[in-house]
Amino acid sequence: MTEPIPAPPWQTPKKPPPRQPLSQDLIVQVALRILDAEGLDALSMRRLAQELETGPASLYAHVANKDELLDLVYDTVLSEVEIPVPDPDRWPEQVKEYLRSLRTVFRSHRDLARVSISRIPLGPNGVVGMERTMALMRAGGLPDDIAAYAGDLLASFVTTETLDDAFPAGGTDPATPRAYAAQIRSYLTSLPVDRFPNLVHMAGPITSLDSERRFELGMEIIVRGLSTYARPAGQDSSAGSG
Amino acid sequence: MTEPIPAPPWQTPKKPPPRQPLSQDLIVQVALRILDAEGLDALSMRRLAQELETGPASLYAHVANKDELLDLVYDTVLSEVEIPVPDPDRWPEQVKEYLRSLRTVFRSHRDLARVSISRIPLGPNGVVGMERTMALMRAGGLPDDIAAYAGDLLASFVTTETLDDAFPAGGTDPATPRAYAAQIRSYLTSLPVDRFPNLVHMAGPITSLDSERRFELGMEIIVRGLSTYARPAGQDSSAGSG
DNA sequence: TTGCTGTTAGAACAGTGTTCGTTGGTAGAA
DNA sequence: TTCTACCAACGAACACTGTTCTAACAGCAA
Repeated sequence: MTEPIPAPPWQTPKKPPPRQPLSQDLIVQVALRILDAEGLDALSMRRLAQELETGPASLYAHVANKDELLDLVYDTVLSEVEIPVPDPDRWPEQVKEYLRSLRTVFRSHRDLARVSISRIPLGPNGVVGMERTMALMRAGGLPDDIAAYAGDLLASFVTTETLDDAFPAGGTDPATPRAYAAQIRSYLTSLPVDRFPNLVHMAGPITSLDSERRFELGMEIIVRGLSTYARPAGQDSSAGSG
Repeated sequence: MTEPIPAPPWQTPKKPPPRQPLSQDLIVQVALRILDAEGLDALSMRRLAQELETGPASLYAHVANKDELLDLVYDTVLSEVEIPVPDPDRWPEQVKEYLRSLRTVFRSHRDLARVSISRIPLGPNGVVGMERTMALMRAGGLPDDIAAYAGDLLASFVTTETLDDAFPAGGTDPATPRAYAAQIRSYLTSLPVDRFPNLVHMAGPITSLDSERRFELGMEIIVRGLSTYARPAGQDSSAGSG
């Protein structure tokens, strides 16, 4: 192997980029990697460009702006959500399976909940997810307007419930949130009992629920509420379910 | 009235600030005014300092950082929320009254929902609000752990439901969100029916609910779900309710 | 008067998203 | 083959952001 001859100095040393050429897919993929590893605050256009061995301006040829980039990242991740094919006999369980899958995905990508806020998933994966979600909602015998809103309500629920679970992927030590809970608990119990009887009394229940039990409880509450709107099984108002 | 004599130029024209002296209260008050008028994105430390006729560095003598400032703004606004004194006979109605008040406050201060995200209201007004909320929850006969979580769940619900109602205070024209809804609706109906039967069928219901009806519906769903946990009235587990 | 403490503020730091203007390579037309 | 569009690439810069450093200053206790 002979060393490549150094370019003569009077000839501008134009280095043809030997790296993988830029593309929207590649940009989105690397952005997601940064998000997972270091969180949303670390995901700047400069940081992303650096990871791709280019300048920030180059990204704008493939992505309109950062907001669109986050749209794309969000949609990409939505492909990981598993939504059961409806089986009316198992409706409440299936809704919960869907929500648990959504939660798992949201928790396995750092800050994804923050990214998802006020973003309507209309990308290719998002639309497929919506279709399946609507199928599932309708399988429960919910009237159309209730079913439509239920999809939003449930997704919002998962978002807010995972917002503060800032764990990076994998089981991190549960010490930090627990210490924070203990701090709040001691604050609540330190309040004057005469003015805050309920807070003092409830300091325990307020701070003792961990993320997973909160989630399971919230799910159960909403599903029970939705069930009260279900018509008796049988009369379906057309439109297939797959 | 004699004009004040201009300071001689060889004497450094030190202008003693004739304006209202800085204080945390004043800073928070002006910050809230900017938030209401121009939204969260317009609320920068420089903008705030300018409004107070000073430099951004001066603010940091009264406020640790922007995050603490937003904590203070949030707590200030929470004083406007009206929480009914519990009357067990009217429990579901009272919960709704509380939530409607919360919604009104969130909507009457631009971007307040965004500010409130992942902020636990532990300021003076926030704690009083929590106390009253807990009193209300317990009056419904909910077990302690359910009552504790219900407070969070309901507040989160109002937050997410008001996140996109970016109306400035007062009844603004409802044209913008309605146009956006129409846009989404036409997109959904344009999808291929064979692959998206449910989305096409549901395009109407999905896009026809306005903010208020969504809110009323969501409230009803959650309250119904919570009611299923209520113990039969009578056995209270101590601790006063005011 | 002398310190001292805490407020005021200009300047600056390190970062942000985005745009401008210029390159350079290449695909298509002549 | 030659010329010409076109467009990705990208250094530099713009207008910001939150925050800190530093020095000067005011009010007040000793």
